[in-house]
Amino acid sequence: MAGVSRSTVSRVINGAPHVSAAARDAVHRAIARLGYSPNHAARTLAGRRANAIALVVSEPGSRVLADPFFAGVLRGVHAELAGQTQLVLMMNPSDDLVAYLSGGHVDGAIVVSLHGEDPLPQLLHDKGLPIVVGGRPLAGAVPYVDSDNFNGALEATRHLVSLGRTRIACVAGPRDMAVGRDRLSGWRRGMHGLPADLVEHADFTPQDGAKAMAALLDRAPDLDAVFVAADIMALGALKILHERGRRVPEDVAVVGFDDSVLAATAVPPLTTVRQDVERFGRTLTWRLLAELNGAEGLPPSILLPTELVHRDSA
Amino acid sequence: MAGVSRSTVSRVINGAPHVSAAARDAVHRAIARLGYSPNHAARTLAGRRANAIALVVSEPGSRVLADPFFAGVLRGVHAELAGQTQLVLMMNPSDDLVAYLSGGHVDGAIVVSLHGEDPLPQLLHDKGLPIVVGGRPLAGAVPYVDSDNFNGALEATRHLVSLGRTRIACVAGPRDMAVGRDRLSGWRRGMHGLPADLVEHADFTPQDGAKAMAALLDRAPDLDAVFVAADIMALGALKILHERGRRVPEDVAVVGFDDSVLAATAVPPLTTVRQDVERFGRTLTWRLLAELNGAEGLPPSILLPTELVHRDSA
DNA sequence: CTGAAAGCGCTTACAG
DNA sequence: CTGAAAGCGCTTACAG
Repeated sequence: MAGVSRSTVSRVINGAPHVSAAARDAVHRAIARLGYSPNHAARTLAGRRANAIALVVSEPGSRVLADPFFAGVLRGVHAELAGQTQLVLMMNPSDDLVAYLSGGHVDGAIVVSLHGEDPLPQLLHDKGLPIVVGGRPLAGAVPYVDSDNFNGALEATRHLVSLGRTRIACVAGPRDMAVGRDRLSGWRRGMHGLPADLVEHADFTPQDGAKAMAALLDRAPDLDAVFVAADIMALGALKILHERGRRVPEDVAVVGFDDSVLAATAVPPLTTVRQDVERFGRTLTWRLLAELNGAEGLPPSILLPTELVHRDSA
Repeated sequence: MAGVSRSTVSRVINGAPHVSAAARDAVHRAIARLGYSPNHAARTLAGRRANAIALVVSEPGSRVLADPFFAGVLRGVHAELAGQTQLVLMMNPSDDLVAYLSGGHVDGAIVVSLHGEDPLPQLLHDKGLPIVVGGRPLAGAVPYVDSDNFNGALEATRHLVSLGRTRIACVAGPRDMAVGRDRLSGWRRGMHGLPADLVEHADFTPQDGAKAMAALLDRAPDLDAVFVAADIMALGALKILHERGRRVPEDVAVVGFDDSVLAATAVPPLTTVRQDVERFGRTLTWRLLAELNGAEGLPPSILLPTELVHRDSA
């Protein structure tokens, strides 16, 4: 229909050089009139790229999916992809996964929600598959993107100290994730001088946050502040504080983390640490695509800034 | 390596009949020794199936993604797929979308979060692409799966009536979605006899829920109960009730909808209507795959039961 | 029961 | 700047 060969159409579609403006226009017109869109399987088979990247959610129960954090990241990933590349979702890390991923079905992978010293990212990396991990992995030397959890937690804790609080507790995240460890480290650093003994670990759920808060109150009825390493856990903590008759912030000041959609409507509205989760997803994807496009000198890791948001709870 | 032709290998891999046991064994042995796995793109190109389905999120801002509902559905979809079929995520409904989807790149599509009288599902259906819509579409005659929103809301409202409440308000969902309309209809039905004038529409966010609750209290300071058509809005409503000195449930009884992870940790814990979102996703996928596999006499629509969960707020 | 051959719809050297 | 031709790795009639 454009009056040119298949080769020329291919060049136009792939933005290759050495195509006359006339040919280019004719092809574009024909594409528009035909509503043509290239066959994905054929491109993949003929070319050497799969034109797809995998988003691997490395969590047995896929619990992350219920997390607004993941939703925001997904939105960012998709936005950055801009329709150029397919996004294939993989949620059940299995034995076949490594074979599948390194079998040329995808050009690269974003791996999120890694627990413990999961060997998966290093394994994929060793097989030559470009990957980027969302959240600092505890094992392996692979590229990653993460929020600056340490400094966010540090700032949150310093804020509590600046309020004159002295018995400051911490509801920390899981021990087997960097996000848990780094926010805890930030709290410890912010406590300099004050006794940093009031720590309870919890999973990122309201239920676990409640349990941890209850344990802390049992251990130290005189605590006057708490840094909770995730808003979703802070909801549970607020509930326990309310049940036990502690006024927030008068008796106990509370700072969360994430600035999730829940923070502003908590009772009282939650002072928290904002991280831009959509930007997280965009950065993850940008880093991977840059590598796929052969960019040189890319940073091995990227830390995204966080920011304290002042509301009523502290 | 197996000493047979490509054709025979293909037959063995695809479980076709008319292959001798000897040939079959030889092929299996060779596959194991070589660690062979078929090339997805080649299969797709040669066969007539794409071995992939699309999950289309038809929402301009992709706000749904932040919703635990969507997360649960996604989990269900993935579970039901069981690794057999690729899941391709599409989030920016554009002009190209119809061309892409009906261009043979996917075997079928699941469409969720439809607003208003979106012509998309009917368009795809007319082009011959098997599709299933998540949540009753307001326009078009296409297969869908939905929660039984009407009966869930009905039961919630009857519960409030059975408590002796007489001034029962409703924070309804968006007017342009069936989920908003059906829950409102259920409330109206449950109010039989009582004046059903206290309605405010809101988007599924805590902020909007708060705004609607405030408006209702302004209109009817004497209201003694409220059915809020989503837990995420109920959080905002609870906040306003608390700010205005209304005790829950003593002064105002509250029932939500969804039984999201937030309901149990709300203050007070929220009585709500449970819908099994993972099952929602599984059913959606089952229905689509059944059609792809040529099942006959499939139900055009499937309604999933809901259930009232009693907690403290009503 | 089995194999030779065509073909799925592209990309990519290669030759002009 | 452009086109003819080979080939990506499978499936599927077709013929034996």
